Amino acid sequence: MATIRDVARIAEVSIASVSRFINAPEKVRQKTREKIRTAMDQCGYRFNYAAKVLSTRRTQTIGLVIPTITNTVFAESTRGLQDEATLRGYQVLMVNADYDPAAEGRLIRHLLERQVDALVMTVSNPMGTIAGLADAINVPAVFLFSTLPDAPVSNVGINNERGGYDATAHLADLGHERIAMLAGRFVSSDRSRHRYEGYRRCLEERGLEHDPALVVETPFGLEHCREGVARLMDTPNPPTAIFASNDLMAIGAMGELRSFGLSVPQDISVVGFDDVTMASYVAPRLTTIRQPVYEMGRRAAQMAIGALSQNNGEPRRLILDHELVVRESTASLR
Amino acid sequence: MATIRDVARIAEVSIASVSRFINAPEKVRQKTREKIRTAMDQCGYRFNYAAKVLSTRRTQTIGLVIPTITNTVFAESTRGLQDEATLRGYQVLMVNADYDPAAEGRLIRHLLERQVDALVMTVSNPMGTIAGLADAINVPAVFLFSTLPDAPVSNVGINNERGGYDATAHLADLGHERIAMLAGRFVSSDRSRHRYEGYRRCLEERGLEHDPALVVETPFGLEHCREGVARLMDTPNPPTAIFASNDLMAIGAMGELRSFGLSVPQDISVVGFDDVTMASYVAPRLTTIRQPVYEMGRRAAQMAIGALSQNNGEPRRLILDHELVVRESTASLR
DNA sequence: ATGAAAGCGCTAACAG
DNA sequence: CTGTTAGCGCTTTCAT
Repeated sequence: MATIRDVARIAEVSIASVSRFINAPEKVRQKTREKIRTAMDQCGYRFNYAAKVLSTRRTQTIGLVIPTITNTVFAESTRGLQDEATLRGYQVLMVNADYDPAAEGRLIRHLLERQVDALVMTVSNPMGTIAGLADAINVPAVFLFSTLPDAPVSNVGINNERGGYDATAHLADLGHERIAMLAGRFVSSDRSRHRYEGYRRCLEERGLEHDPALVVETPFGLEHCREGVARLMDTPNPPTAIFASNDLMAIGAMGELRSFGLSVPQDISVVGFDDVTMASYVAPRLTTIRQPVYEMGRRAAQMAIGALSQNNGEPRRLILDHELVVRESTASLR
Repeated sequence: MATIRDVARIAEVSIASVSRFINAPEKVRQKTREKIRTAMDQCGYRFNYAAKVLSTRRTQTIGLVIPTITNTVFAESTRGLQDEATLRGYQVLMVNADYDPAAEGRLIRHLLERQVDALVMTVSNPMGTIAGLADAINVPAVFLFSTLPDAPVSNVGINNERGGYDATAHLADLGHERIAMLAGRFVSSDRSRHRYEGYRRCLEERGLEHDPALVVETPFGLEHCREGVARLMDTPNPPTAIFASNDLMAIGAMGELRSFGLSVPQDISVVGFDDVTMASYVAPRLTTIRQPVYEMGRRAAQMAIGALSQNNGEPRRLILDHELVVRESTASLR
């Protein structure tokens, strides 16, 4: 493999000039530029990124940890993050943990070894992660999707508790009293737990009974809804409405409900969370809580990169607005 | 940041021992191991990956280029790739090109600069990419999803032409004669073009008229189906069936069709391609051509890593079986 | 089992 | 505008 040394020798200049040519062509005379360019072509030079990193101790990349690659919310937020990062001259190195706390730790360590300049992550339990991160306190971190009351680390997202409340309230407003929650495992998502807390608060405020049989936790993912829905519906007194932790699960639930011979929303209402693009394409179109995910991704990148320049350690916290989007999957209780 | 030098000094051993401890602990005496371990904790040592790469000229990572992060087929194939890579001690560095040929070039170059050991990619035009890759011929490359008759580069996928044929034939078998194709832009996907070719061949073999008005190309992505479907349906003699390039577009089309007041499959049949998980959850459940995507990802990783060890330059080609999955979105022509 | 020493390919003063 | 030089943190012979 050719190095700048080879190029320099062929072009009959110094390696410093070659380096300048690569990083700031304007700093080298036109004539020299051409000599270098031809030399590069001649020996098939390829830049070695690792050498640069080693030398500068900067990677210009931000590490991103997401819980899964199969839920498109994370695709959307990643786009926002990526767009903003690109704009500012950063790359993003993405890894997914499959909702596995152990994997999260490994991956974060790995990203750190790769010298990412900053970390953006959506993890099972941010507070726990923070502890494990203590020694890496010198790389700016921001939690995405989770908003934490008083975490010592920056975070951006919506108020999930309120989101859960609003979803449930919508159902209650429609006259539903037996409202179930199909929840993604709390241990693998604090967002899910916060949404559940909002659900609980709403039931209480409305004076609705909280039947534990109406709350089922399942792993995240479309394919895990079957059993959850079955457990909910195979009871003497099934719910008339289901609030799902996210749109993926809501869509999964609607699919299962049909297998049970139930129509949404005639027989049972369903509300999701996220408002992924797919939500407005499925039949019936899904009522859901919209998170401004693209924007969230952008903001996360801004915060991460921002923290890099102004090195005051002040964690920032950004709570964006969510919004109930009423579509066709919810209806008044007959 | 602490380095192995710091660790060595504190532990009172040589840096070589520290390095050995990191890479092959069994090569260092128990006693020394412990000294090193405590020294590491004491100074908060963190491994520097870039230095290793620079020194070994190996990253143990395979670069992956995908066209988009929002279509879950690529999420599934990536999982397969990742699982296999992990198994063999490799990481994967994923980038997405948003179906933009220019971005593909940039990203591939970027991956190469990052010294990936091998490349797995799904690009707009593999043959074109190969040309641009000529100088990087020393890193093994494999194309994923595209299967190329006689490319000088390994590839794994299904026979897309036959897939397109089978999808169309299913529709023809149901009595449809005006079969449209909602195709992802050919310039951004050779898979889409190959599927189209299968569609054409089927029409010809069945003696069905090929009406150019029945083929619309749109950008990939759920949100781009509106105009395509409108163009198809706002005609004097609209199709009675639509074959979409992929499930995402098929689902998008079904959504739009409903806006037109049409029922699938009563008024119009729809068949997709890929069999993403979502396909069996939407209503009506989608008839589609299944690709073994997870397996494809695994095989791609195997081929890439395999090529690394046995350095005979022989490109390999692997064509897996696809399968028509008939569900609810297609029906006989009334 | 351990250590000394020579790089890996680039950047960044500094000097000219 | 260009060149010299000393690293960046790790691996890897080659000795011992």
